[in-house]
Amino acid sequence: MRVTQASTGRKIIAAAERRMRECGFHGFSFRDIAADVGIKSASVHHHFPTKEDLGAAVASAYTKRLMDALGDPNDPVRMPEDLIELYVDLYRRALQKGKGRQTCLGGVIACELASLPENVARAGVEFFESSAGWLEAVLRRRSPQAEPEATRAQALRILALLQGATLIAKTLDREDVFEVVAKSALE
Amino acid sequence: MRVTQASTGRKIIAAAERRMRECGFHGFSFRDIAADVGIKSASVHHHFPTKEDLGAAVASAYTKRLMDALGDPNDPVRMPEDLIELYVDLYRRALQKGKGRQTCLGGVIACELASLPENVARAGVEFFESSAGWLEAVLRRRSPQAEPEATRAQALRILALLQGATLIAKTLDREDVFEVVAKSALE
DNA sequence: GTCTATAATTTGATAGAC
DNA sequence: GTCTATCAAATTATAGAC
Repeated sequence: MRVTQASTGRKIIAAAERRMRECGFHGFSFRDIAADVGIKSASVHHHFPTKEDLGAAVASAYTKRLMDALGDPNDPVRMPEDLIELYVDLYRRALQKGKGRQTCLGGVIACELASLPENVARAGVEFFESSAGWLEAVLRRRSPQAEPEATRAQALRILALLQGATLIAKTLDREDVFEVVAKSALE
Repeated sequence: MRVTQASTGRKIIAAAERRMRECGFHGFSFRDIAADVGIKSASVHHHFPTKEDLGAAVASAYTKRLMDALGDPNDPVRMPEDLIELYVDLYRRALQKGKGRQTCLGGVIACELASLPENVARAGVEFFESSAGWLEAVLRRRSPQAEPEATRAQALRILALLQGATLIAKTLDREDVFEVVAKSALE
């Protein structure tokens, strides 16, 4: 069994991600994070001087974790159909792991966009671009002869569907809403 | 030409809705709203004693405005297909009117849910339930013989699609993303 | 790297005059 | 109904001891 190092910096990022996905960027404070981790707020500032630094670190770690979990969209060993299922499954597991209380970080950034520090907003753009790009590559493999615009549209459709499904499932506290909607992403 | 009364209360709600849909519930202050309307923050409190009152008023006015614009889903004069187009068009116009900077209020409430006052969170639940219920009624007319679960699923699918499309279009500052995704809502 | 202490600002909210 | 003035609390952030 592999033990992953949980340094204080990582614990802070994990706590901030959870808070951000439950409450939004303006919905938590350095003191909240400090209490979650079991330290004082001044110590949080030692690791991430400003809230912008913390938010940007959370968002880029989030994107990296997702992209690492997805892997190479052109990996010949994996079928495009399986990769799309993998994509849907990552959203499903994120919802379950957060007990239906967390939305995708991309959605959070979208909703607060105009009030976010520059680097956090930019990380949101990168998240959506990475996600859409990965899906596009997978769909291109599945239908190589399709029009590029149609492939792009299909990628955005899947992304939008999962984003929306997560929002609704969270608000109505009905994880089955996610399942019902996600099924149509595979069509 | 009909002149709509723009009382101070209404102006406050309009300003707060805009701020909330651009920045989130925690992304604006009473002073921001006061400046938008051209009064002082104490005067805003006169109309809406607490921020919870203001947020709940914004959300219920928002839901009411949407449902009024949608009208009776069982109106025999209007074809179900046209009603779905009307629904999509309301999202489209909301995005255009806000110059691509505003998301649906339902999505905002979803993202900040755990940090919102009770009445604001509840208004978000009501928004999604009203929306899904209206769509369900329209789709039932279009396919009366369909399984109720399938009709419900289709309604949630359209709702999720438009929610997600709005988030992505706002973040990437690409209104065409909305068009590309919304097209598949009509299928 | 963590702590105590505190600065500087903002925020939601109230009292009371006009 | 709007204003000035103000409060109490919370927030981000820093200084400096250990």
